[in-house]
Order: sequence, then C-alpha cells, then structure tokens
Amino acid sequence: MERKVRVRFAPSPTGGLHLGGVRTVLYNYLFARHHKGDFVLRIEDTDQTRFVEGAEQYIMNCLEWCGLIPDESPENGGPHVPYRQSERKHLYKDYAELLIESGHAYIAFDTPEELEKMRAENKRDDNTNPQYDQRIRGLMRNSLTLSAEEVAALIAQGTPYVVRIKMPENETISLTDMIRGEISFDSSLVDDKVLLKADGMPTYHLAVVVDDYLMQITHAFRGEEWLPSAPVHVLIWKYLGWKEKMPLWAHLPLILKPDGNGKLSKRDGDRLGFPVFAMNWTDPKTGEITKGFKEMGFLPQAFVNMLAMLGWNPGVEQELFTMDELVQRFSMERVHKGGAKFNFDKAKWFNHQYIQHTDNAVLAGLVKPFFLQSAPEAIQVSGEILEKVVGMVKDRCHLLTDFWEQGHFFFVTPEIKEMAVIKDKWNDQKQQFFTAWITELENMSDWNHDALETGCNELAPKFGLKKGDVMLPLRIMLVGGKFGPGVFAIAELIGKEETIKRIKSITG
RNA sequence: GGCGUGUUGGUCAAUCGGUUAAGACGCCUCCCUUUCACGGAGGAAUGACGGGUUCGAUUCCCGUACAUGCUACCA
Repeated sequence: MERKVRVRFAPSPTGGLHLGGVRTVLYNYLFARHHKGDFVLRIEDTDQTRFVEGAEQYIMNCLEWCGLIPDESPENGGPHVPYRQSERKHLYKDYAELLIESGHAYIAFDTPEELEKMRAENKRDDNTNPQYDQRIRGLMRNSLTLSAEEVAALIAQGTPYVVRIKMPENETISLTDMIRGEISFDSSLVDDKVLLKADGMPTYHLAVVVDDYLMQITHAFRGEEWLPSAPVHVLIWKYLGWKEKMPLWAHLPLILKPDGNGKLSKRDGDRLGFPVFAMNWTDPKTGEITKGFKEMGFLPQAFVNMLAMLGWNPGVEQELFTMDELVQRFSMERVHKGGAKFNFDKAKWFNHQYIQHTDNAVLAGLVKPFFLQSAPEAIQVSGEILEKVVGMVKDRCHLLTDFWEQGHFFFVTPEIKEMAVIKDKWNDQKQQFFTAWITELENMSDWNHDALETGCNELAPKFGLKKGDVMLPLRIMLVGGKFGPGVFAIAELIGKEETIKRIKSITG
C-alpha cells in the first residue's frame, strides 16, 4: 500500500542557484535515493515578468556539477511531461474553476490600484499590513459582493480578474512537518491568496498543489520561508478532494549570513569574499558575473559534503562522507530545526580534506584548468610533472586556485618577494659559499634531492656556515618567499639549469 | 503591527530526564619541522532568561526576551 517515494525540486529560473537551493536539492536527492524513490526537477516559471534567459540551463549545469541528477526533468522528460509550469498553463484553470464551483474560491476584479488603495486606507498602527481577508473581501469587487449577472457581464466585457481562495473562518489548520512536528494556524488570520492570476497563470500556491498531485509527489521539501503559506496549500489539497494524497511536508531551516543575522544573500558573499552560488552566474542583462563555488576552486564532492552537514548530521563523529554514505544515513528527522550561519572557513576545510584524499593524477587534471587561467604560457609541462607538483603542495591547498600560488615557482621563475630576508643577513661567507656551490652543482652528474642535500651540508661548514644559514636564502632564491615544500626537492624538480639560474640571479 | 518558526561555546553541532555537556571548524600555547604547511599534545560553555513538572532538567510544559521568516496578481 506504500506509495513509491517521489520528491521534487522546484526552482524558479530567475538567476543564480543559491547555496540553500543546492542544499534543498541535496536533501531531496538523498531522501529519494535512500528510499529508492524518484527525484523530479520541475521548473516553476509561472511569473513571466521574472523570467531570466539561460537560468534553467544554468540550474541543470549546477545539478550536473554537483552530481545530483534528477530522474525526471524538462530536459530529460519523464512520465509526467511537461515539467515546466509555463507549459502546463492550460491545466490549472480547470482546478481553479472546480474550487469556485465548490465555493472555496471566488473571482475578484480588483485592480492593482484598488488593492493598493485598500491597503493604504486600512493601514493602522496595530495593522501595518492589511490583508485581503474575510472582512476586507466583503468590501471589494468580487463574485462574493457582486451579483451573478454583474460578474457575468464583467467577464463578458473581458475585464481582467483573478481567482482567490476563500479562507474559512475560525478553523484550525494543522499539518505535520517531518522536522518540526505538528504546526497549526488559525484560518481567520490567513488571507485570501490569489490562486490564478489575471494572465491565466497560476500562482505558486495553486501550481504547487496541482503539480505535486499530478506528479504523485509523496514528500515535499522546501525552505522555511514557505511555512506561513502552508495552510493555504493544505486547504487546497483538501478542497480539491486530494487530502489523502497530500505529500508529507518538511520545511528546511534557513542558511544564515556568517555575521549578524538573516538569510544569506548574494550580497553577503560579495561583501565577505566568498561564493553563494554553486557556479558562476552571469546576469544576461547587465553582464555582471557572480562567483560560484566551482570557479572558486571547490570540488563538487566537498561542496556537497559541506552542504549536507549544514543543518543535518547523522549523530556520529565522522564528518566526511561519500554520496553513497550520505544516501545510506540520511533522514529528515535529523535535520536541525534552527537556521545555520554559513562558515566559509569550514567550507574550505572540507575542500582541503577532499584535496588531500584525491589521487594526484586526478587532482592534476582538476588543477590544470586553473593553471591555464592563471598563466596560460607556463603550461607546456607534462602531466607527470604537474602530478608531482600537485602531490608536493597539496597539503597547503584549500582551494584548487591555491595550487598556482603554492606551486607557480615550479613552472616560472618566481618574483622574489622576500628579498630582505636574504639581504639583511648577507655576508662574504654566504657569497663565497653560493659561488662555490654553483660550481659544484654545475659538475654534478646525478641531480637529485639526496645528492643536493649532502653536497650542501658538506660544503656549508667549509665557509663557516651552518645549514640553517644557507637554507632560508636558498629557499627565497628558488621560491621567492618563505613557503613551499623542501628546497632540495624543489631544486631536483626544476632541474640543474633553472636552479643555478635562480641562485645566480641573486649572487650575481 | 499580526502570524509562524527558532534559541547548547565565535561558528557547525552531539545529547532523545541522571554525562566531568561529545566532536569538528576557527582562535591561542606547545611539540615536530633550521620555510610554509601537514601531523601531534594541550587551552577556552555554569546550554537566552524566569517560572513550573520531577528525586533529578540542556533535555518536558508555560511565560518573557531576542532572532528570523512571511504578511505581492514573486517564488
């Protein structure tokens, strides 16, 4: 008797895909896979004024990057095509009419100006936001206040109208939320939401119910911001006679900004220097680019893992999970109720962990595009060299973009940024040592780490120098700064000619 | 203003009435390393506040405070 689990992610294609959106997708995906169910992508494009070119394809790209591929979608179809609400437009009106016939909805002719006027006139200190509620509806121009003839005439004249739900008086509407338990609302305090707009498109309220029903959705997950309109949706399910089929709801906690309070927004990312969108988003109107986690150098697996743990945890100490492990362990009941402040440092930590655990050859492939971006001319190196470099510097890298910063000196002669470290303690002994060592290096037949190190160690004392006196200047000469892997390992890899060249550039 | 939801260390968080209130990130100290990292060992919470219920509350109930969301012919 159990229905097959079917969940859906229903974004509206209006711009970049936010962290919170990706997390909603992820929880949908994990839940569906855990229960061997279906994961549907449905595009909620009923607001034609907010349509943004390319946003839908962009969302698909983000899901693909994250490895959260829907089973059914506008692109790949499925048993419930179409998956774009704009293409389902014809479906909704019939249901709105059904509601009118049963007396649970009505036609309203009020113009936007009239609505504005109503709000202005009814605004009080103790009611700063007048709603189209049971008192107000008796004062407006709708099929409740007008006679049937008047209504018919207005429609015949082509007067634009909307369909509104008629909220009952003094009823307690309650629902069970998988995360929050029982939640109830007083119907008298919910307003008569518009269900069908004047352009014939449904609003979210009608569309979400009709489509969830038609697509046989069993569990509906969405952000906490939807909670206040949940009673409207519950009532529509009931009035349409589908109550038995209503999905189980779960309202996910919000992702908050790191400083202060409030929902994390794109602006916060710009302000604090971290991405909020999954991938780069280019506004087609302004051309403005907003950075994404992908382009910032995140591994999708790390990004997903981090998101999974932001608001949910399996109750064990382990924090690193493969997608399969997440699928296995995920349960909606363990989602935290309160919102979570986004912590970019922790996100970077996850990425660092994944970088360490990724095979060097694979990592080299991932890093290469970033290298090409940083210095296209520098990359005429073999994959083998890149792989070695990646292996040598990976423990210093949190983001893929860090690899160039940490390993550029393997490919290009570095700019000496810490010249003072060499100059301040320079003396004749050092000058003589390096001159002598260069000669030694030039004659070295077996160029490798160990030979270089022993050679250096044996030569330094002859000039009254300790190993420590010589190591740091050498590092700066080869690397440009006080960082990086072992100096001799670097020298081995960049080769004799380049090593000598870099030393000479300082010693003259 | 109204309605909803939430509140364990700077952050993410475990605890499903009885613990010295886990762990992770970040921060600080030390060790390792004659660089930077990595790694290792330490340090830092009287669980928003006030009432109950109970032999016993971080855990259950109520109130207050605070935070946040919604209050469009947007989703």
